[in-house]
Amino acid sequence: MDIEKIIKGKVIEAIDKLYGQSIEDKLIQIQTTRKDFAGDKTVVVFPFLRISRKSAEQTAQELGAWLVENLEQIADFNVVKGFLNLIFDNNFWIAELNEAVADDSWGFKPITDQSETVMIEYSSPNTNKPLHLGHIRNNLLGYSISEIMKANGNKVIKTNIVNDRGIHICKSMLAWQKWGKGETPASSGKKGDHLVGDYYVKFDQEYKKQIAGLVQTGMGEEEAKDKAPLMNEAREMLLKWEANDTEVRTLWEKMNSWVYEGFDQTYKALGVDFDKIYYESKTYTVGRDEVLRGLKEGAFEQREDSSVWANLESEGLDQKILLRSDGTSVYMTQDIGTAKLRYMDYPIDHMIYVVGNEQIYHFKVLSILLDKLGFKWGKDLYHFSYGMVELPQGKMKSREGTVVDADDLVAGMIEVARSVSQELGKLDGYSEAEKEEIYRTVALGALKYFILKVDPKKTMLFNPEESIDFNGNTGPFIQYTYARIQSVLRKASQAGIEYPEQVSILNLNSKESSLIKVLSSFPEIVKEAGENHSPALVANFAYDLAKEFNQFYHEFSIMNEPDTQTRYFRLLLSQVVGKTIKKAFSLLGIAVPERM
RNA sequence: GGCCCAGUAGCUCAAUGGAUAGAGCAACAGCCUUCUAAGCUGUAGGUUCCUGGUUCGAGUCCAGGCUGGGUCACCA
Repeated sequence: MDIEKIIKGKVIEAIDKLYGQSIEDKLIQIQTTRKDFAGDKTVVVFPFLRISRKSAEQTAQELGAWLVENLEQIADFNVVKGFLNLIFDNNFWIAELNEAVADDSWGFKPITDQSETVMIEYSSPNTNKPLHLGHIRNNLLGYSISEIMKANGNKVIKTNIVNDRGIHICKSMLAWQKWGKGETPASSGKKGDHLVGDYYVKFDQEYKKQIAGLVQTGMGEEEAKDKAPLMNEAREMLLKWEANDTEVRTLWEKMNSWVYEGFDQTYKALGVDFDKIYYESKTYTVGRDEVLRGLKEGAFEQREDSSVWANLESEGLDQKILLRSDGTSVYMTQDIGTAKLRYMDYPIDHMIYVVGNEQIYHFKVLSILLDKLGFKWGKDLYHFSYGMVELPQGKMKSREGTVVDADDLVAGMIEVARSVSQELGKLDGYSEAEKEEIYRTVALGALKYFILKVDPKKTMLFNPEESIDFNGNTGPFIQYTYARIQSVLRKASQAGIEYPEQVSILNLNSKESSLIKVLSSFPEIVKEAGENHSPALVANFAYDLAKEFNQFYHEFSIMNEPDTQTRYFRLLLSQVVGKTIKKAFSLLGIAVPERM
């Protein structure tokens, strides 16, 4: 039941009856009444003053009186300036609660044959280094927005594009050949992605030594960077790779497979997954073909050195290279190829790229290029850009060793969850396996919530010490609320209290109705989160609900409530709050523990 | 320099053009015979970067400025 719609209709009727004029639908503003005022929904009357030709207060009074008379759900009203606060009948809130109990889908749109297909690309790692904190924000946002889009009735295909080719991979391979002595993940005990990443670092160290050596002989720095033997070897290797050299390809496949095993572990730990993975090694040639087609059709131009360019000056942008003078692909070319393959593979209605905001320009260009190439979906691809994650000491820089590694971070969070739990003696009496499970759930809840509660668009600060805080506006606080609700329900069941699935009591106190008020806004929040691509809305809703419930929980007894009807009501209310927290958290990819 | 984004309590973050700008952390003062104290209650903390404009109403929209970040590669 959409109460706002009903009120709107009645307001139109009221204006007609009271002032003899019809009014446009969009002039009527209805909002949830702010917490510090009495009331449930508020009608803003300022837009009606021109019609009523009376003061704001008087107009609101007349309108309020009419609505109480003519709308059964409204019990009372009050007026503050131009704001008409409507107070709902208790039965309305009871009905809302009963509806929420009965409806497991929460009124979300079901996925049908007519649903739109949305492909969401996220993660997009390079195979030469392990995932870090920036990837974590990407992965969590990508996964969460996928779940939110699904809840809004879309068919979602989660996809990942792995950058598995290029000079950077050759650097790792070369270093492994030179200094690896046959080391493997099994022999070294390292995770595959970390092992390969270490050789990437090794290459860089040795490369820098060579540059320094050349500079000492009097060579300029730029020239030294270009002439260093290691760099030449890496380039040669890339050429061999492109020429399908068996030895290079075999090594490449071996090392990449190590990396994928490592990534899989990290993805699993984070709880994210994909329906389809693309590899740039398989898409870049498609991109090259598309660019050549565009060249033939006159969309692009070729220069004397035979490089291919797109001139975007008429769009207010500059010129963009698409194929190098040696005919090889650049980043943009690969994205064109990947896009084409995807649209051949799936009936995609919308494409969402979850990629950092430093690439806004790139996706603006990609959109125009796809459009120029005649792809009808090029124009409205959506770049879901998110802000960078900074540390208290500033930006993460791999060269300065300030990068926060994803695996280390998760392991560290679990450690803290363990020691805090032990200190509080929370889990005494549970088995080791159960304890470990809860530590993990809590640790990941803390990490995920900390990142997802922030507006994705904004640059955010990640303070490791604060992120592992379990008090206040945090994941564990909300999980804790859920666990307590489960505890109450368990106790009730043990005591043999069987409450009905529908309740009816006549009087609600203000905390109870305000709790239902927060609850019933959930579907609207999810819809908005989908439209604005913002898991943060869902996260902050979950916190509001949990906070509201905690206050309620402390103020009122549930198990010891003498009045049976009221006890049934409170048990049912607790159950629905628990269900809603669980559902909200599942949209964020966060698990809830039954006890903690 | 051109373009893009941000600036809100000491710190981290909220606030579909609406009312007295809200939470958490940190600080201070309380609450464990009572359904889980990873909790609850209270105190203190603000010229929403500045200057104008739009209107019944601006943290939010517009213009200009200040500060910070991003981007403008034959890197990805």
